[in-house]
Amino acid sequence: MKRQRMNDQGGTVTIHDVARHAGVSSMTVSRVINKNVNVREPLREKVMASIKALKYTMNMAARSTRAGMGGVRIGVLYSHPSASYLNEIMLGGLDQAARLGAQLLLEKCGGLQSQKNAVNRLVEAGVDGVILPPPLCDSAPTVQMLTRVGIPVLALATARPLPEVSAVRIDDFQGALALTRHLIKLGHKRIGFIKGNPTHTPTEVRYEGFLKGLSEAGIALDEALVVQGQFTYKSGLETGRELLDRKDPPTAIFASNDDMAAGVMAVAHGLKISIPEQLSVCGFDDTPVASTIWPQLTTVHQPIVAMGRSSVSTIFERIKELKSGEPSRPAHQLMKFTLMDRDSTGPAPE
Amino acid sequence: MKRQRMNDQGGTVTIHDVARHAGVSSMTVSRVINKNVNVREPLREKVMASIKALKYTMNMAARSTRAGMGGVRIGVLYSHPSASYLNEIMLGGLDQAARLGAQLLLEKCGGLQSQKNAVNRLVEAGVDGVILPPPLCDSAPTVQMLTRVGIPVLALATARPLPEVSAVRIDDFQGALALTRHLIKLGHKRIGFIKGNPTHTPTEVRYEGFLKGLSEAGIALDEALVVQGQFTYKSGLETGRELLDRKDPPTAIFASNDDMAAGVMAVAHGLKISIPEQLSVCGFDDTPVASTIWPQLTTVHQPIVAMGRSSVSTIFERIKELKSGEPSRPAHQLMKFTLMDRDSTGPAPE
DNA sequence: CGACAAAATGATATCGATATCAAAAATGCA
DNA sequence: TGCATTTTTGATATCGATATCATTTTGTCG
Repeated sequence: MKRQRMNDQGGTVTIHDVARHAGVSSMTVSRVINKNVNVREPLREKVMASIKALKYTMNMAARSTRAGMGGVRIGVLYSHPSASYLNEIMLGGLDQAARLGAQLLLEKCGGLQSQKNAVNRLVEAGVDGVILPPPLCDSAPTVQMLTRVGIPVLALATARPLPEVSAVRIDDFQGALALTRHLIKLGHKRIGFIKGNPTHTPTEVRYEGFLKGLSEAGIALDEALVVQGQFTYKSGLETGRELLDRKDPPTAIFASNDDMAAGVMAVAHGLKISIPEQLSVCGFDDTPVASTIWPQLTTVHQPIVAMGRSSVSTIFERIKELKSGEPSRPAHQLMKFTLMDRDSTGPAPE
Repeated sequence: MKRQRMNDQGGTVTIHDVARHAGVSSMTVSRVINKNVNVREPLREKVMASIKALKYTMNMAARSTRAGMGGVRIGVLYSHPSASYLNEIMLGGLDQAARLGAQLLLEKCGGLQSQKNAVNRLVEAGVDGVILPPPLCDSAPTVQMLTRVGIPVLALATARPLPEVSAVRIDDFQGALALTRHLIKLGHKRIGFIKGNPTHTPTEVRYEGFLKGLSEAGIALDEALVVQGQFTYKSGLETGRELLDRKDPPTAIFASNDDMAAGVMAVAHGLKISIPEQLSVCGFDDTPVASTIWPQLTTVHQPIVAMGRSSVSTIFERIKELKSGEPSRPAHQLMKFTLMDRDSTGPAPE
């Protein structure tokens, strides 16, 4: 009458196994795991020892089953499938969703009518909250459609969050400022700037950061060195050629994102302008392309994976508040950026 | 004596709600959801209708709790953090892991000693199986260390799987062949080929596919047009310049991956060689860079996200087999590739 | 020292889905 | 038609973790 369980076959260690091993109840183990204060030190230590001894790790699925928030559905509505960017968001998002036992629903849309349809599909699917990656994070109509039906919205990586939405972002202004200071410190005075797509909020904010960097160093802005890009590689090629074909080209080019910077570098390679000896180039975002190209790109790292994670946590919290009837205010979170000083920037030439 | 549940507040719809609505037992609903055959048509329809009416979706966490496989831990051991590639793998992997209620543990390593340590860490953490993305998928020592302690291994995107491991991959030979045929069909006869890093198994297999394409079209191989790259952008720059600086340059260049193709295109841009009018370029893998650059790259699409998903499923199955005491044989899965005919290839010039 | 409040610990019920076995209905066959 | 067999459906127990409430232990103070 053997009644072997998976447990007996060297399988998963549960909280109960730990409890037995430590000679306590499973509740005590649960409390230790969750850092609940009401456990005395000797017991806590005994439990911790058993956890280590048995190599216990928690079964998240079971936790979220009991926690009751298991059914939470979070929509992610995106329009431009910039593959790598979205991937990183989803990477963090899925990871966190798994931890919380929530479900992520991906929905794609194009124009405005298509946005309406996509929102309807999400509402139909019964989502409890929606995350909007760029550029949709700044779309007032989309936000309104969602808030009107009482669905909380989170704007991811917007530079100027709308008042009624939660947001997870970095400080684009400070990022651009740091990058500009970096170039100036290297001795650059003629710095070209490639603006991004004017419909995205970071475009303007990054430009303002650049201007601030110039002004605080007492460098006058040469408007001829500021050109309009679109955040695309192609626009980087075009504006890069425009800047480098000048009689008096800049010694450094600040592109508002990495794709455009990669375009600039392709042009420079073609003109046999060596980087960084003759020209410094920097980008923004630290997308995969930044470390793919050669020389690797100096840029501002956005912790996109972490931002994806944080977005899910944040909207999850708001959903929880709403479900428990509490009034819920939009939450804002500012993540830290990092200046990645790589090989595409160097001292200004004589 | 109110005893409100989250359910009552417009929250989650459970299988029981559906059952009540349809006037059946929850087991029947479960069977319908899981496409179990033993449900008669009228009942199935009634249940399906209720599911739609109540907008039911399953709580995955609860499923995997009961399924008992909730505690499965799968390690992902990688060495070269090729950001975007790994991201896509993890994207699919996490998604599938969430579905199965499994846990993914990421572990990074460098040299051989570091591999040993990483393997030890994973074993310490009690993983039940390990996924090896490239290039570790071909590392015999790593595979041996794991199989010796009875941990099943899955090689992801290897071209020649070791006999004792499971594998998820595409047919690199057929992919390269398809791409070569495509170029030949466009009228190209002088085709440059850039090999990849010789320590990676796909390198040779892709080259063989290329050779097959030439020979079946009756084109003699010009060894002067075959150069050695390293799968890096930089090696694409260097070998690209080498090929294009010749007196009689090729009309098309087949780079063994996208990064190198991007390097070639950067050189071409610099030499003002227009693509695809004067030169066709193609890559392999369809990484994000392929659709970032301009013109967009013709390449072979590897369904990496799906492969990540499939890897988790496959190793999960093997783990299940092992845990239930069944003998378990390595499983191999061949995914379909897609020829992405984009703008970097065109008819051969006169 | 004893009574009472506060803290620590345990017992039990529960989350949502499914495995398992039992009961009911449908089917086959003589 | 009647009985055996198969298919369909339902009742109940269970997965692992936690909320809740009961119980035990500890601490405090008159």
